Amino acid sequence: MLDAVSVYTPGQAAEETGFSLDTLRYYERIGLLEPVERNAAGQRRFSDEDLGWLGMVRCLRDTGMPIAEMLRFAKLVRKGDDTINDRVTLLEAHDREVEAQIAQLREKQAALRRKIGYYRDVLALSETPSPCERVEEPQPG
Amino acid sequence: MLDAVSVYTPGQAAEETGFSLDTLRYYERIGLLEPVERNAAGQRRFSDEDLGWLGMVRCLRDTGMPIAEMLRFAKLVRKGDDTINDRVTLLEAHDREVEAQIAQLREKQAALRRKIGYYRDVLALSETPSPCERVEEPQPG
DNA sequence: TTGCACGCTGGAGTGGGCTCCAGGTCAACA
DNA sequence: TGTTGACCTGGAGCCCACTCCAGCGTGCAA
Repeated sequence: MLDAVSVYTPGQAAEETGFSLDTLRYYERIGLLEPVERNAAGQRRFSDEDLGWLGMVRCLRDTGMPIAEMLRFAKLVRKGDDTINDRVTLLEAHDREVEAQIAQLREKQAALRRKIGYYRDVLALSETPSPCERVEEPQPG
Repeated sequence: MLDAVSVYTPGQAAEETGFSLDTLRYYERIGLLEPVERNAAGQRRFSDEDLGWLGMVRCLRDTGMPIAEMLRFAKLVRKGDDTINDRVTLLEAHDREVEAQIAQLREKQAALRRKIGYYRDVLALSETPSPCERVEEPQPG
C-alpha cells in the first residue's frame, strides 16, 4: 500500500480536527500531543499520524474523558505494544462509563418529557376550558 | 388529597437531592432557588416544594443545561402561568439537545468499540502467531 | 458548663479546559 | 519596499460550577 504521507499546517490541522489553534498548541504543551514536527521557520507541520491521534483524542474528549486520563492513555501508547492490554482495559472502563452516561441521559430525558407533557396538558385545558378534565399531580415548576 | 407538608433541614435536603450543602446555598445565592424559609435561629428549612424544584434542577443539570439557562427557566416559573408556553419551548429545545448529545455519544462509542476491537485483534494475533492473518488498517494509538 | 453537631455568613480559592494577548518571525505578493 | 496573513512564544486571563474557610450562633446531651 502506497502511503501518501501528507503534512498539514496548523490551520489545516485545526480545520480537520475541529480543535482550535490554541487548543492544538495547548495539547502539545501538556503532552497530550507529542512535539509536532517543524519546518525551517519553526512552524508546526502536522502529520497524518498526528491527525489520527487527534481523532482519537476527539473521540475520548467528546465522550467525556478528562484530560488527565487521556494523558494516561497517551503514555501507554508511547510505551509501545506491551501496553495494549492496559489500553484495552482503560478503553473498556471508559466504554462502560459512556454506557452509564447514555443510560442516565435517557432516564433524565424521560423525566423531562413527562414534564413537557404535563405542561402541554395544562395548556390544552386552559385553551378548552372543560371542568371535567383534570391534570393529576401538580408539578414543581 | 391530604398534603402532608414536610420540612427539611439543610442536611436532609442535601441527602434527598444529592446536592451538597454548599451547592444548595450557592443555588440560593444566585437565585436558582428562591430564598428558603428559616426557623427562629435563622437556619434553613426546605419545603416539599423546594425539593420538587431541586429535583427539576437536578434533571436539567444532569442533562447538561448550563446554570444561566436554568436561571432563565426559573424566572419563567416565577412569572406564573402565562409563561407555560415559553417553558415548553425552552424544555423542548433542551430535549432536542439531549437527543443530539445521546446521538453523538452513541456515534463516538461505536468508534471507541472499533478501536477496542482492533486492539483485541492485535492481542489475539500476538498470542497465536500465524502469518496468514492480518489486521487490516494500522490505527492511530 | 462544656462539648459537639449542625448551621450561618461573606468572601476567597479551586480545578478543568481552554482562550487571549503582546510582541515578534517569516514568506508571498503588489 | 511595504503590507498582509499565518504562525511563533510565554504567560496571563477567563469561565463555569462549585468548594472551602474563618469566625460565629444555637441547641441538646453527658
